Amino acid sequence: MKISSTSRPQPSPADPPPRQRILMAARRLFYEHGIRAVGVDTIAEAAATNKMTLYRHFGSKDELVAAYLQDLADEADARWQALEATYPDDFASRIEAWLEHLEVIVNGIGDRGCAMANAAVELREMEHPARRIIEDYKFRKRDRLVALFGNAGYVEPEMLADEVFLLFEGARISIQCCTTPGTGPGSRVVAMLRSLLAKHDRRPSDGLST
Amino acid sequence: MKISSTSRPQPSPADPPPRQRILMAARRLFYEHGIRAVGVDTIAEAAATNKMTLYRHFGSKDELVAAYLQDLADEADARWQALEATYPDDFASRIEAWLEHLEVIVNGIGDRGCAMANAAVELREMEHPARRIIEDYKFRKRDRLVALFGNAGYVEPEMLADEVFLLFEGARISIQCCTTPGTGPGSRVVAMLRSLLAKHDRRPSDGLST
DNA sequence: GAGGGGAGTTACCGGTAAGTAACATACCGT
DNA sequence: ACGGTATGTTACTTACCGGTAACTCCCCTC
Repeated sequence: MKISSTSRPQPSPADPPPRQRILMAARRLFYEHGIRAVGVDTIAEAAATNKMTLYRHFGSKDELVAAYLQDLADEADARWQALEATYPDDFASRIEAWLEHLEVIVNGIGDRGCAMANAAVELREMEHPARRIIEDYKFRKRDRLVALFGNAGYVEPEMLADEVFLLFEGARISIQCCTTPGTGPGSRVVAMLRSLLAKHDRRPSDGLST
Repeated sequence: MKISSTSRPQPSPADPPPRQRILMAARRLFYEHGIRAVGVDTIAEAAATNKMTLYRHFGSKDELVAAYLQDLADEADARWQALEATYPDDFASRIEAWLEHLEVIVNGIGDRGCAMANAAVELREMEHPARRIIEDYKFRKRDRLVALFGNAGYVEPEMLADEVFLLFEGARISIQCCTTPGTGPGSRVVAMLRSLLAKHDRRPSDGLST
């Protein structure tokens, strides 16, 4: 695929340094068009730099891909920690805030699914440096859900977390298959999650939160 | 990626005709390594034929991809119809047989997820001939589930079908992210589906089936 | 102002991709 | 035997891709 290059953007001194520009461009292009569909030259051009600089910062395209995914994972981890800091003891509100975050993701037009999952589909070689990052991130995500639901007083938190995890993963992949917005089964996933949580059993002795 | 070509297989007169051999090779290679990772030459060689014959049967690689996916969709439709024919009125048994089929898919070692969903991730151009096939298939699949659950007496069959649909889609994509077999949340999806169906409300007036 | 490092520029390499042209061969019904 | 059709073979074009070399420029620091 040819990604249209309107006019070469000029880097100004106020701009972030090249490494950051490259990562920003890679994030946008990899996510939008797919990893295999975007060449390093396209990324360098979009980052207002050139291939040599790219290769001086990242030894190979594969390492750039790994850095791109690690960046996303770090940001997601930071978001989760911010959520924990905002509601340190109120687990119900933390869940609610998380659900609202999911709603934004799913309802966003032009959502292209989970970048991690997409990368796992595109990069099937087991030796690829990205695979470790993807796997670690998904397990971390699942463990966080288990802990959150456990703290929130749900019984069988592992079971519940897996169900929530799979529903959301399914929604994000499904949106890419049923592209007409709002029509696919994925668009109602947050409502489904709410009703699932409402129906799930909780420890009764728990004090009312907040 | 270089797909190892051990030794050029010779087509024998008893072999299926080239078009079918090409489709079989494409299915195996596309599914195993990904669509973008496999070139037409590799497919032709694996099919014990050559690129020219491939291009005489399929006008382009994109059309070959579309034919590959249409083939899969047709077979899945046929499998579903066979299920309907086997249990024409016993919807509970039909569900049970379907669940057992899912179990085989998910527990199969080296499962690479849903070929349709993977293709949707790899082929993001909206004009690609494969997109219509993918979208049609997924909607058909969802509608079949709605009808089946409705016939089986479940209340809110749309809601239930969407939940089942998303759980399974999530499981198949999740298996690709959590490659260590049996560890990820996807490996227990069929048990989750069973408990989901058991918990879901059903029309009480329905006669006991079989 | 000399030096050095990070960044930009240009040109290039080898490999592989999709797709095509021209030709040769095998099969098959008549 | 004939002619058409499907197939096989080789070679080619065009384009892109990941990656590298050699060189220049600019800015910061000592």
